[in-house]
Amino acid sequence: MTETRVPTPTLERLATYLRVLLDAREAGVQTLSSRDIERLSGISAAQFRKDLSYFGEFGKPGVGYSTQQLIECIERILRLDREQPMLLVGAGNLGAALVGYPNFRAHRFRIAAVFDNNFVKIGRPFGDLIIEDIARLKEVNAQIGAQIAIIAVPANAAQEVAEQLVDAGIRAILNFAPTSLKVPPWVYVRNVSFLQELAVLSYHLAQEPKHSRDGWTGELPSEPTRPASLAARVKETSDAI
Amino acid sequence: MTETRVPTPTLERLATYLRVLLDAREAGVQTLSSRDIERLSGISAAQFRKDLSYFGEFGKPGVGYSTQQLIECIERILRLDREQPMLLVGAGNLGAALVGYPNFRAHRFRIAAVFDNNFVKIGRPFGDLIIEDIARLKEVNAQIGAQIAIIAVPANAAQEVAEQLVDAGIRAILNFAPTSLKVPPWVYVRNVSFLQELAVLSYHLAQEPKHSRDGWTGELPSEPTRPASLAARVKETSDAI
DNA sequence: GGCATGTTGTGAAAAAATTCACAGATACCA
DNA sequence: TGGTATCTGTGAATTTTTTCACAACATGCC
Ligand SMILES: NC(=O)c1ccc[n+]([C@@H]2O[C@H](COP(=O)([O-])OP(=O)(O)OC[C@H]3O[C@@H](n4cnc5c(N)ncnc54)[C@H](O)[C@@H]3O)[C@@H](O)[C@H]2O)c1
Ligand SMILES: NC(=O)c1ccc[n+]([C@@H]2O[C@H](COP(=O)([O-])OP(=O)(O)OC[C@H]3O[C@@H](n4cnc5c(N)ncnc54)[C@H](O)[C@@H]3O)[C@@H](O)[C@H]2O)c1
Repeated sequence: MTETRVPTPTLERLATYLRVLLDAREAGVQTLSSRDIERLSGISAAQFRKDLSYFGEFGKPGVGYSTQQLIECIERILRLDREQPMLLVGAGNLGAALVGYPNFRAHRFRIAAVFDNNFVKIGRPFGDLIIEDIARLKEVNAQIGAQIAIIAVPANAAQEVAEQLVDAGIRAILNFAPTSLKVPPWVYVRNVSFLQELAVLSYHLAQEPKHSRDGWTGELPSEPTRPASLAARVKETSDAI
Repeated sequence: MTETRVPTPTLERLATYLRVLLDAREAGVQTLSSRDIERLSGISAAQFRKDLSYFGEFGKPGVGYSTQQLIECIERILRLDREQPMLLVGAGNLGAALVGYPNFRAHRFRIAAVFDNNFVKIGRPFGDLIIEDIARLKEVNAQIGAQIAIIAVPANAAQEVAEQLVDAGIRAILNFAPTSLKVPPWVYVRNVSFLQELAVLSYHLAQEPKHSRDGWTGELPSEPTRPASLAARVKETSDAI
């Protein structure tokens, strides 16, 4: 393991590799090569190997990677090897989808408490939880000890909520509100913006269709007509988990 | 306007600039400098100017940018200057949040139809819409003419749905399912993965807190102690819309 | 063992993205 | 009018990220 900082794109891809590996394990696959990963994830084999090289050596030349072993390594790197309680703020439409999202558990994330400031909602059930008063945030988290929080309140309330979260000891925030949060340097924030994603899609509609429909068979060419073309295309569809 | 391809990060930031500009217009601000944008968005002034330079010249030296004018330009670039119907597939938890999301309208996106394959759900109301049978996808979109679709079905159904969407004439897909879609080259896909975001947050919890708590006042220094520090920190919180 | 095949890990090269730094434009003021 | 302050747009420098390409290793087969 080197001393170099790990690029953020690498961290993002790690989560994708993990998804692919979990699927493979489910399917009973014991071993995968970097080219298998490329086929399954759309991320190039070289990229995969380089990404892993930031953390150590996990494969065997001539063989590939042990599915089980690599899963364990990536989970350790990403800190997914332990139960992680999270706080959710905002018991609205989006919050409802989030508390009902079963996939969190597969990575040992767990929404441990939900907060709102609407008196009508406080005390009501929300998924498996009871909606708590946002005023009790610090108090409740003293019990839970969550370090991660999700902000799902309207944009104009997000900054205030962020400050309360920081005060309650939160060190990482997933922000769904369309606003740029100002937080102290020890708090890490990631923003999710559906509108941003849609805007990028929209832009591409405006562009000349670089690719014609000719020759599309539904198959990805194993012997690409133009090597760069496959890489470029697949790249765009590759960073899900 | 040059012939260069526009970097994807630039497109993503454009949406953030637009949000900031809309807020400013709302507040009655007529003119903004690139440093104002930096303060409001967390994206550096130089980055902002460079980003715009891919599309032309929009500012006046010594003055800044006309809020109204720049909004119009960015909307045109991002193709947000017209009504855009979208198809939503998957009338589940996430779909419910999406149909109820009012902010889409601010950028002239509109969910024009919702599809599901669950007989119990088909025909029921869903937001302002009635859930349609996925089998009628092509037929319905012949009327609507949507080019953008949102996939909110379980991962194991996503590829099949993507193919149906392509067949129905969709050219851009926002995919919430945790899987890598294979689509023809003329279709542009963006993936949104909450788990990926959480994984990156989780990784950062594991890291040494580079920053100590000393000196944090809750105020962003207007006359930064160390200019680079502010930029670096704010950067992490900067790409919402 | 010797050889063919397949795969990793990684420096080096290339490409992409960001930041710098400054010429030149604009406004304002006395 | 000239002087000062402010701000844009952009080539160039720098930094970051991706891709290439190959030595070194593993396996299986004869
Ligand atoms: N609904 C979506 O699909 C969607 C998509 C992308 C982004 N978002 C964003 O997510 C956020 C939430 O969206 P939503 O659709 O769930 O909104 P919503 O109005 O349904 O829910 C917001 C909830 O936050 C609560 N709230 C408001 N101020 C609060 C405060 N200070 N403290 C605690 N709780 C507070 C409200 O009482 C409400 O229950 C918004 O910022 C929205 O822009 C939503
Ligand atoms: N709920 C969340 O907060 C959340 C967060 C991130 C990602 N996701 C992802 O979004 C997707 C949907 O999540 P959800 O929570 O809404 O799930 P859900 O089970 O509540 O809803 C899925 C819907 O898709 C429908 N469906 C299944 N197969 C279909 C098909 N072939 N054609 C048309 N419709 C079909 C189902 O009938 C159901 O109504 C999943 O892939 C999930 O992983 C959800």
